[in-house]
Amino acid sequence: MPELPEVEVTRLGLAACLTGEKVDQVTMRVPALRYPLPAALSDRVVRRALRQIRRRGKYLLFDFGTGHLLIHLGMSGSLRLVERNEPPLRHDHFDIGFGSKVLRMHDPRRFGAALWLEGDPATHPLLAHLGAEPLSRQFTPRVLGAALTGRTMAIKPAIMDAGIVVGVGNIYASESLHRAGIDPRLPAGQLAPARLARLVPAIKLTLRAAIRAGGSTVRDYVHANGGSGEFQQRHRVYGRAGQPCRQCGAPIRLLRQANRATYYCPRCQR
DNA sequence: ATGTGACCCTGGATGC
DNA sequence: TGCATCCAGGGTCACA
Repeated sequence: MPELPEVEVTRLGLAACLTGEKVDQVTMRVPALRYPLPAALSDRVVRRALRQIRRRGKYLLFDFGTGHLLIHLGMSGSLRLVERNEPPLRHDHFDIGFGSKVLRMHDPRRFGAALWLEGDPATHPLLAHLGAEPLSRQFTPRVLGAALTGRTMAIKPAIMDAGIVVGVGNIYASESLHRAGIDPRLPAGQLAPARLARLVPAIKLTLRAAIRAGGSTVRDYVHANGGSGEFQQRHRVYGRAGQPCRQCGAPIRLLRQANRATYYCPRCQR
């Protein structure tokens, strides 16, 4: 469900309300999501203040000074701030109480995760292998080109590979390639420098525009305050099979790559 | 090493 | 109405 923009919008919403606030309660309603939930989390965070919330790819890192709570939203996860007396719904799996406010994890499909990390989070196995942060200055055409060298897989699944660049999921991969005018089926290792020089800014612009619009709500995603994203209304290709390209009017096509839906314009993307 | 498909799980949409 | 099938913002694993 959530890609980098949705995770970032969640981070911003939570950070504005929770930074510096002290935890007073932890409630677990299930033993595990993708991984077992940290049973001792209460002992680790109660009476501790949340210092900051960071993001690496699609992972959120809640810094409590003595360690980090890592949360991944999987396909259908969301984090909301609710009032303490609000009763939990089905699939509300755990709460972290901050006085009158409660941070509540909701995830119908349970592909999400929450782990307690001690030490440097960057060295954790889930984070250690991750590729470039797309919104950082370090993510350049040269860096992307180096990561794609020798790869025969198509460019669309390649930019969804978190070992190459993080945070670009199924929606924003299609959207970025349309913005760059690149055929999603092209072999990743054969993109000429001029194409890489279009693709990198296209990824950055797509992700930034999505963050400004509050992310994409296709199905489950909601903001920390419960609101929906708006970016889905501006999708160029994702979910628009058969509809006219906003640039040239040709019907948007749908194909499958690595078992995921890819949308593209056969005229604008070569 | 690299790339693809099955799988984890629930729920909504679609078709018979 | 009921049931079967397919699909979904992700990531990991087994296997060619």
